[in-house]
Amino acid sequence: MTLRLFNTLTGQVEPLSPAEGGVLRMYACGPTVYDYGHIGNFRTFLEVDVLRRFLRLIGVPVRHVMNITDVDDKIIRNATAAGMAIGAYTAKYEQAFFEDLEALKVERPEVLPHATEHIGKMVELVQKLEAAGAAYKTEDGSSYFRLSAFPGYGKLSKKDLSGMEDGARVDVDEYEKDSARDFAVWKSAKPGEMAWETAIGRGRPGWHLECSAMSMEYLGESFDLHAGGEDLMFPHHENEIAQSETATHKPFARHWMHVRFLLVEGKKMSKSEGNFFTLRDLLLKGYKASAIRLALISVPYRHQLNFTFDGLTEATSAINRLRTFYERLKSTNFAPGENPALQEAAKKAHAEYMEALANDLNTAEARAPIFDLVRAGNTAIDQGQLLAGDRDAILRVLADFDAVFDVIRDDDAEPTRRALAWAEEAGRLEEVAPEVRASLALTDEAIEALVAERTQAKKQRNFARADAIRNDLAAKGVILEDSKDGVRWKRK
RNA sequence: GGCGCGGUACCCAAGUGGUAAGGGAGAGGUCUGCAAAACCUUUAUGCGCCGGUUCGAUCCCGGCCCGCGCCUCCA
Repeated sequence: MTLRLFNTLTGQVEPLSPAEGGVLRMYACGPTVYDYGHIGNFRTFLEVDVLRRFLRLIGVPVRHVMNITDVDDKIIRNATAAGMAIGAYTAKYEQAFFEDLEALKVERPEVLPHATEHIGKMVELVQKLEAAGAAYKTEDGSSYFRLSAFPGYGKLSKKDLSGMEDGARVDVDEYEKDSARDFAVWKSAKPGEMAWETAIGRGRPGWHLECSAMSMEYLGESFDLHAGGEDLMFPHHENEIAQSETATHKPFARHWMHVRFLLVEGKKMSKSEGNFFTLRDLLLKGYKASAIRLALISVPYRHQLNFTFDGLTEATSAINRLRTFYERLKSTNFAPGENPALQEAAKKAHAEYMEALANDLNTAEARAPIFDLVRAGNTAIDQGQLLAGDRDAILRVLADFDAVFDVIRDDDAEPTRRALAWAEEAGRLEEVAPEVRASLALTDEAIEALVAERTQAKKQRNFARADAIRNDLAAKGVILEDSKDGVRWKRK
């Protein structure tokens, strides 16, 4: 099976496969670690995660590189404001970033290079560009890429800059540039700023340079796929292409994937709108990491996603449905054998699921056959028609579903617990939803004990006591379900 | 202004030139000590509006209305 993925460069859905060596080499723009990540950031990383997981599912090995940008203007500004050393500041937010990715079950890329550890490589690139006459130095020691040196400029974002007037408005800072659109590949350091002493002077790399340098370092001068948020298409990716292809005379990335921005409650997320949320904000409100993950990936990456609290609640219900079914399959004893109708249903669901994802990662479409199979399975169990061989077949389908979606396996307690500990440390405990605290205060053992006590009470037909226990647990976010095979409980 | 995306049931959201997936929510029912879960039935003669092409359009073309994104080192 081959993944057909929209390619921004060509505007077409095209097969994506490794150009050489059997390993798919991909680069995804990573975070600038200057603050806690928000859900918009995570949508992009989550969609790239869906991509790499699906590739693995269809047997395509991936070498995935994601940069950590640990030097830039915002970092310098924020670290200074916080009175922290740059390194300590970025380390803090980098660690937070990885904790958040783990909470959302985003897999780690194979290579995670830091911008500050590749200054030498970037300096080389600048020298190459300068030698080729594609970059020029200004009086203050900065170096700019000359756009006119790259005729293909605009091919990714479909911009035609040829008709644009230069210099209509030029920042004072940039008066030395030959053309207003020329961009910095090297910035000379102002006094007191973070800077490196290098062969091309004292300064720091331009924003776009790190991605060119590090992608080529770990993937080669040409590679298979480059991904990122839609805002990066221009100018960031366009500039990467310009400087990379000018330096190497080779095509940079063959395939480009851009993830659309999300809206929050119908509006662009912004702090001033009051609809700006970090992952931690949502965990403290009591939403589960799995629900956040599912809500963020259920709308295909090329569509605008309207992220809402209703949507999170809905995702929570959908996950409960899947988990309840999964547990039912696992905990029920089935007679040996196979039911041809169910075997067929499992096969069909799997085929449709895979095909939907192969079709430009259509996650919304991919969900449907899985839920169809859940219904068919539940119905068969109710009617005593599901056999052990069917259970195994369905579990295999669910495993492939979770290989990409990863929401059935319940690892939700830990991220919430960690967010709570973080809130305590950060003095934000008052933001924590009461039921979150109540639920986490109850250990599994305590719940089991109460469940056992209730079962005893029921045996003695002491329903008042049994119901009291159930209600008490419910108030603490624990749901009980009686079944023929015993009592199941779960945290809401 | 330039480039682009979208308007499908109460909400979210797929989709196809031949008659509307899935999830959530609601209503009724089965089961249950009661719940929960599960299952069954039910909720778009209809897919923004108006034309056109076609045997036939939600899906193709044109126009219009509405919403949104990018064009600013915001993923």
